[in-house]
Amino acid sequence: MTDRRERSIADILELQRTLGRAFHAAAGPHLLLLDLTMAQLKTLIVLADEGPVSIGQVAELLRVGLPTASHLVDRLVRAGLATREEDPADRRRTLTRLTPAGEELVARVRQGSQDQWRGWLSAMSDADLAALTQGLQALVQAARVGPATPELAIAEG
Amino acid sequence: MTDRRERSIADILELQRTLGRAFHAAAGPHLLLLDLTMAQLKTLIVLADEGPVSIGQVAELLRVGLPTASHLVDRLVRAGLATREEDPADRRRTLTRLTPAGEELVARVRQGSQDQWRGWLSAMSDADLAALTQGLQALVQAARVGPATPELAIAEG
DNA sequence: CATATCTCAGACTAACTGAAATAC
DNA sequence: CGTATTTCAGTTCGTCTGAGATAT
Repeated sequence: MTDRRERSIADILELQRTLGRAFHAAAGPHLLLLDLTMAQLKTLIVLADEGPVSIGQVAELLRVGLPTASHLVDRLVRAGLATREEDPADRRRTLTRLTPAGEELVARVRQGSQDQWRGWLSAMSDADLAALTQGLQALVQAARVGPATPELAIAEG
Repeated sequence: MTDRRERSIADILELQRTLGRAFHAAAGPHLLLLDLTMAQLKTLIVLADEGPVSIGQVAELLRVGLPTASHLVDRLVRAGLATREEDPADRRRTLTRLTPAGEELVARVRQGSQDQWRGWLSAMSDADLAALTQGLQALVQAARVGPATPELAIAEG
């Protein structure tokens, strides 16, 4: 790797830290207003990242017992952040997934509101917008390849 | 605003959502392993965003009583995430600030690990790196100028 | 009968408050 | 004396578990 690339990468890491603080000028208040317990937030995160899951999977991912997992999901359902539905393949199972409200809440806690971003982007020049698009597309591609990709381990059969 | 710009912005918002999910492939596990209560995490966030603050300020920002604020800071200090020091200007006051461990924890919860980012960036071409740098610099500038503040109520109890 | 989930009863802990104590 | 913080006593609520009920 050239010095030039290393400097570029260091620059971006610095930009990323700066952006992180800026995000949180937006996302921080959201987190502070959030009226969920940590166990409920973790459940929300699991549902957001693992898609529709059974109670047993929630219990395993959070490392808690079945009754606790059932209870935590129940609280999210009551809050309108998740829904329960029968697993059509095995009607003993209950599949839980986030509602749109739940999805949006996770997105806001993670990255701040979309309106906030839209405001920032609107202030940018056409050239900067184009550059950001190119750079982010490449970054997304790199992020897609880099981490382990369960989508590629196909269960075809 | 032209259609072209609007489409660009919509593209970036979509990229941002995708990136958010990718970040969380890195940051999510950190959050799930986090052994703090929500009140403690909120206190950590306040300390990260507002710099060294007095107990009274913590109480005001979190909208809790003085004893509660004192107690929450105490738990972070015991966890090695924050320190207390006398305010040299008024020795009745206690100023609390994050330790390096506390700063790093907040950074990880917010954006995932720096190593993760470095790996992604290393996989990008020179041209994409340059574009990302330009785009992020402009975004940081826009975020610095216009920190609009959305006001939204969230969730249940 | 085995499995998946839910209900119930109870233990434990953190959050929070007001009142009083301490330090400046 | 007034202000900032801590300590104390006590209430409330969420988490978590094991045992048992219910449904597939």
